Amino acid sequence: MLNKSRGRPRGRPRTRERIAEVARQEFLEHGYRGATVRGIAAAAEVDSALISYHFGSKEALFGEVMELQCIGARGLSAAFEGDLAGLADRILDAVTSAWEGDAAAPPGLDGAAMGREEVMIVLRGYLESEVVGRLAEFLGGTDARARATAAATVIGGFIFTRYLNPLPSVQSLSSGEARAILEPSLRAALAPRVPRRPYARMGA
Amino acid sequence: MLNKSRGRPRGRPRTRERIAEVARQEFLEHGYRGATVRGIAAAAEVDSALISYHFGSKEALFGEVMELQCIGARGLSAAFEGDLAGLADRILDAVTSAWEGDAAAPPGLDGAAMGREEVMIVLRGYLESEVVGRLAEFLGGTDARARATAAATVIGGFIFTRYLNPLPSVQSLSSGEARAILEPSLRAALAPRVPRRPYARMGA
DNA sequence: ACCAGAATTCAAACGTGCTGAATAAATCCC
DNA sequence: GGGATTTATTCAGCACGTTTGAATTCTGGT
Repeated sequence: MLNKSRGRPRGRPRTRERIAEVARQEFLEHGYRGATVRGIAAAAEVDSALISYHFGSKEALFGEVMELQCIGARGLSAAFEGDLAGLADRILDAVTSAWEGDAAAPPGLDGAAMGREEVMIVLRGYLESEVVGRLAEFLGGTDARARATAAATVIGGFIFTRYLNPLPSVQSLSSGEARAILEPSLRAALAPRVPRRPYARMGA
Repeated sequence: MLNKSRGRPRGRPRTRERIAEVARQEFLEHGYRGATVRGIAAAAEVDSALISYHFGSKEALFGEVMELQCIGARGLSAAFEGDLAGLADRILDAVTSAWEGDAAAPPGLDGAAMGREEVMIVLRGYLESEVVGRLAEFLGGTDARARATAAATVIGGFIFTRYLNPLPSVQSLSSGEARAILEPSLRAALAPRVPRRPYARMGA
């Protein structure tokens, strides 16, 4: 189909990078839907199966090249370090500062280049792999996955109701207030699951 | 493909409504991605092209069907009645049964087609007025609004990560597991805000 | 020099959402 | 009534994303 002489090519033709560059252009020009795997492969002068081979899926390719890694693996892992008591605070800190652009402002989320659909795709991949995956790994233990999943829905809900589909009540909070209001929920999500004890009642 | 004699059928088979009902079940059972147009069509004993014909697209079908879910979930305030200790459980119950239950679809299906965008708008309005508004009113006190806002982000995150933009980890839970996993977070959101006491540490 | 593995092309298949053409009934208009 | 139009349906098929298996060729380690 490409008639480019079968087999591994000589040297180190940075094919993966070439695909990524082309893909970025195509995504920006035509959007997620408009850009096709076959089209990207053609533009990169490569067989389309190579995209699955190198990136796994169109979504993963999109997530990688549009790396607005909502926090970035580094930032999030950094938040993991430390005691469990402060974990919720550190994560909320990382999330708000990533989305409200202290330093490295994640591009395009407030409008611009990406549509809702694209953002949701990236966010989904991010929550699933970065948050659920890494956090469960960090927490360890039998209930790690349950705790990480709960944390992901709280964090996802925060991003959703504050940035993606903002509720007035959530959007109007200062980032400090938002953190303070949400911290108990995230802390509870992260807490080890204890068999419910009868005296562990909630205050009046 | 269905060998059901071509052309318009006799009488007035309420095909459109039948498709909508089946689609709702399928979407709730398998999520947006998991439910397929062909599967819905097969379950409704109809050719799959009819879905495009009647609804325009899978997304529009989803939007139309899910709007009803949002509106149907307005019976939430019934969950407010009762003691504070069980409030989180009752709310999660109401939410999951509204989104997964088998309440008959109210009439009025034939109307404007809605996309995901519109679903988000409806959901936003719902969370803001129904959850934040009424819940704050129910809770009362100075921190009522903060608690209701926290609850809205947890509930919104739940709907978001389970139904709207489903994460595998969240979608794959049974509704019982989902409730159990999320209950601590919602309970914490609803709890009165106490001035942080130094011994109020989180377990191990 | 050898061999395991990585990188690539190719062909074929599968299930997806969707469209265009054909067809048949219902409805409208004179 | 009867022709024209609209509406509801089936069917055949497209382009897509993805997977698989095989064939091929190069790289890296020993």
